[in-house]
Amino acid sequence: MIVTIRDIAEKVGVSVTTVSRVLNNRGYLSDGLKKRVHEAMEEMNYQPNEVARSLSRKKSNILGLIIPDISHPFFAQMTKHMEYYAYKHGYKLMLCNSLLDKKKEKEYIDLLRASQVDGIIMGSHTMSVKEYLSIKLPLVTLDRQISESIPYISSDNYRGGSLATQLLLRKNCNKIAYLSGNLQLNMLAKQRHDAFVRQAKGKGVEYIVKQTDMNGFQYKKYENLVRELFQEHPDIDGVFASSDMLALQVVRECRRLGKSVPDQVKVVGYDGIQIGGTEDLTTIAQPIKEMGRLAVQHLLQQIAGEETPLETILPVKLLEKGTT
Amino acid sequence: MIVTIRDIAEKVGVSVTTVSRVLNNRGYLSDGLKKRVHEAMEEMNYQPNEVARSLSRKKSNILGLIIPDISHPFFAQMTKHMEYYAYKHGYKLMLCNSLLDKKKEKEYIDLLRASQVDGIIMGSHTMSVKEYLSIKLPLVTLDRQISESIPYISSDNYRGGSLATQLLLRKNCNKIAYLSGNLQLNMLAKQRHDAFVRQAKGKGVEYIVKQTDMNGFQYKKYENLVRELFQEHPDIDGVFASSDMLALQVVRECRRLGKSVPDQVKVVGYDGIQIGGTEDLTTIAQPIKEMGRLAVQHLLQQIAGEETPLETILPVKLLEKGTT
DNA sequence: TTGTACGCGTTATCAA
DNA sequence: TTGATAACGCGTACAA
Repeated sequence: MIVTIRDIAEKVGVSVTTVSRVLNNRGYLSDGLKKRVHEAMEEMNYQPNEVARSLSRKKSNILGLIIPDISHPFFAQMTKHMEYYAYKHGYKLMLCNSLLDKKKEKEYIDLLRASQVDGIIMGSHTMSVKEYLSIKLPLVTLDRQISESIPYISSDNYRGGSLATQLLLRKNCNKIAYLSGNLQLNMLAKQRHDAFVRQAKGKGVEYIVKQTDMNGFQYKKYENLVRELFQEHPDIDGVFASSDMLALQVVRECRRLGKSVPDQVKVVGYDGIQIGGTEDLTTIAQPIKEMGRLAVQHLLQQIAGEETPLETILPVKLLEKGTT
Repeated sequence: MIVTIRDIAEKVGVSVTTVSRVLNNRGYLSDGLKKRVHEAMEEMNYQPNEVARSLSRKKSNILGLIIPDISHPFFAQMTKHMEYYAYKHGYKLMLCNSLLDKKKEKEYIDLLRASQVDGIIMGSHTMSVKEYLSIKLPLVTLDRQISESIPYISSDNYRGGSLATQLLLRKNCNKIAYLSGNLQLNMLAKQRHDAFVRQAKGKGVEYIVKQTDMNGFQYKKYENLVRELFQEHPDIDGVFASSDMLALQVVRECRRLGKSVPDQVKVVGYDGIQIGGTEDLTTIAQPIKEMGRLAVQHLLQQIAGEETPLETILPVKLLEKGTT
């Protein structure tokens, strides 16, 4: 039933070593032999067993990817690119949604280790620094600086926050708000907030900061958050939302309230996700593709025992569209 | 460095068999022994090697998931639910984006087989029926009926098409259009088209059918498609789009052209994805969560050697919102 | 250039 | 109740 290297060896009349050599293209082999072995494989429909290989080589060619939620467009888009680069380099991706549940995240880490993955990309960060340090596996984190020893990939959050806020100020907004979703999603995102406050204070303009609680992201909560904002501060004329998803809710609420965007209220989002409805949204675009690519690349470098930069901070870009 | 079952055995002073038994909770074991073994595992920080287990048991507890593109919200959301149910039942998910590339899809199937996955969920269908039949692995397909032997999960496309079209007609549209993205994405989706045509013909109303080519989905193409539609038929007053992403483009184009929705043009989408911008979209909602759940369930049943229904067609629901 | 024999970490089949 | 020992399928020293 199952064709193994041994069956091929018998059929061709050589040893398993030779077959293995052909398979891995190692050592000296006569061309005739190579051909005969390949033919036999073809004929018997042989497929190498990666599990056996992994066990023997102590290398699985699998990467673990832990993110909060694949259904969030930001992660979905980055995951797409990570899968692309992983595949290109002969690696498979094991998808793990933590749902920002500490227990699940921990279980997945153990599971990934037990599965002998060669490395992990951590996009979810609910645990303590100490716990991450104890993972002892090649690791790359997204948007969180855990320690001096774990490389991370992020984009320039502070600059993003500045650009967004400056734009609102330049457009003569008088009362601006910073709206933030879950902070655990992206620990470095706090810098966007800091930049916002600093810019607002610098200009002496009135500003408000508002954020949801920590428990995952449900769009319903976004809706409520936005609704509250305008109830409490009907005179707001500029909003900087820390994600495009949130910004879309702002635009929607304005439409509902009959406030015209951008005339009465200007809206800037964050992320630069490409998805229905964001085409006309002014936003701070993160280089999602490049972040995904580098996350994989730096992980593979670690796996190969090479040096990788500890800190990778990519530039963001202001995309001015119709909401400002 | 690496702690194995053998180390534990030595430490406790029993055989590896016994340790394995404790690990799998099989056979008769004195409580004292169980405890001692567990303590030793704890102490030495032992973690079972799933790769070795897979090899020995001939079971990996990994499911392969092949979809066109995780960055498409429909697949991202369904994947979220599939991961949830897989995890719940002790299975991991290997994520594969085919990008609707026939070669990549085929390579991934081989790769998954080589990786000894226990089963595959196929949401991408670029190959021939014969090729799918030759996979010889537990299989479930999404939205494509491949043969009498491969179970599939879908929702009631024909009814969805009817509901959408009937709604447009009921709202007194006089010239309606059916807009469809890539058909390879969803082979059964043709039924939506059939239903549309039938309803339109039945009412004797003027109708147009328009679709993009087969090469993946780029939102830019959606945009062009929609633009063309309104250029060629400026008098259209009702659009049934075969996906929400497409429908959002229609709404956007209407806004751009100064046509009010729903007054001048009514728009119905398809899928029921939950994402910024779709909250106000009238759509035919597929039971995405349930589809994901059943895909996993039926796959696990096959893996367990149980019978599963060949055909699973779930009901759709018309959600009337602001665009009609 | 090719083969023998052992190891990878675990489970399963016997036997004790 | 417990223990030897042979698989699982492949890679690789070492030998020839």
